[in-house]
Amino acid sequence: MEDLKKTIRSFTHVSDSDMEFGLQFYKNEVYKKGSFLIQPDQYMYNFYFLKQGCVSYYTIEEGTTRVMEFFTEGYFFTDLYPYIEEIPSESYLEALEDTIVYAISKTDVQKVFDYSHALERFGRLSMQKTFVINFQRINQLRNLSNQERYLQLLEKRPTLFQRVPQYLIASYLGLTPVGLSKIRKRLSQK
Amino acid sequence: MEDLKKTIRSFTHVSDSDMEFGLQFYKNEVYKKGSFLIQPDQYMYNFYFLKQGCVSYYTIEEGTTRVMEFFTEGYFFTDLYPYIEEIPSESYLEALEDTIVYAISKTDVQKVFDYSHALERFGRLSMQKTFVINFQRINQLRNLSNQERYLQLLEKRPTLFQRVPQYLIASYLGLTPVGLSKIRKRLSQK
DNA sequence: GATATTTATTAAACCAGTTTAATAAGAATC
DNA sequence: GATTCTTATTAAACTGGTTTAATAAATATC
Repeated sequence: MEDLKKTIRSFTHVSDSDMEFGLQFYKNEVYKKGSFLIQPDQYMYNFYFLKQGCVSYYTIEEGTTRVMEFFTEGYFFTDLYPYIEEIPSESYLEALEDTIVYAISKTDVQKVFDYSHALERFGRLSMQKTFVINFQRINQLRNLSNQERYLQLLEKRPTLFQRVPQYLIASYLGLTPVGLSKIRKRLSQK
Repeated sequence: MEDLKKTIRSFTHVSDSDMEFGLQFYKNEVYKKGSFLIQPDQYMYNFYFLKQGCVSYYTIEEGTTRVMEFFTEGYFFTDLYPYIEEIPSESYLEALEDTIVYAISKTDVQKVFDYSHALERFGRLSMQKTFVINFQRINQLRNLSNQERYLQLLEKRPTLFQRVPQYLIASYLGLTPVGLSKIRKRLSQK
């Protein structure tokens, strides 16, 4: 779990003993391509760190798949709202590739934060970081054209386009496969 | 500062002595309507709790005002990214009404979190809450039509429409004043 | 209370997306 | 290797916004 340790320490200093205490609760989980970490009506008990693979986080509303996020190596994630509120999920977390995650249960997270102030600080800072990322995403959604958002994704997460089918990327960008195809055509004509 | 105390305790238990330690750093600040808590190129040293009034958080890009958020009574806010990274702001925080905030400096926040594990927990949980709110907003932006988002805002923050001019609400919803006017007309014809 | 300024609506032309449907290309399966 | 299923592109008609400009209504100022 060196990668997890490293990622945690990129946020704040954590002593070896605190780190050891925290890491003992993480369990290795393997998901085959096409299998689900969660589906609607299930409860989300875990917080995850993605070690290897790719997970899409989406809902299906009125028959339409809406991709909210693609999680790849180094991401912390869960289905946060159901996780916090302890209510059934309305979403899917599906492995788009064979995927390895480190999972820690909510009760164990609580134990860790009670035990270690430094790790609670890590919790706050990582939450803060995702807050900033989300906020930038909101502004991007409102200020940029679809074409600009496509180009930005291409620049920031280029490997995604090799790993994920285009219609899911279209969904992530908030448009239809037809719409994305048009944008790509328009760009290639320049 | 009873309202601030109450809001903090709505997140997690905080002992009287920790609370007292934390609150001593908050300063009362008053902003006249039309004045700024921050403008581009300034640094953001404070974290705020809005006691009374209304503050709009916006950028001006290529001559166009883009409202990112309206903060009203009970909101915690700052210009988070410049605050974290200690870089100059690119945004405005403008009092749309005479406004009272409680302000705490970043260095004092650090002192408080170092002193009190419980208050750091509050910090994490409040960050987590805004994370959830932002996430819901992202999904709203992507899944709902402009008309639906207008109706939702009308339902969730009805008083905003009495406090804030319509063209700023249009901007917040990501459309032009003309566009919002059309939506309103369409709705009134039913 | 008349005048100037700001804010909201309406109209017309335009455009970037949508939906539906057909086609083409690629990948998986027998 | 032929067939089936999945994914991506293209076309055509449509739609909900945009921009620009004119007008109307509301608000502030002298």
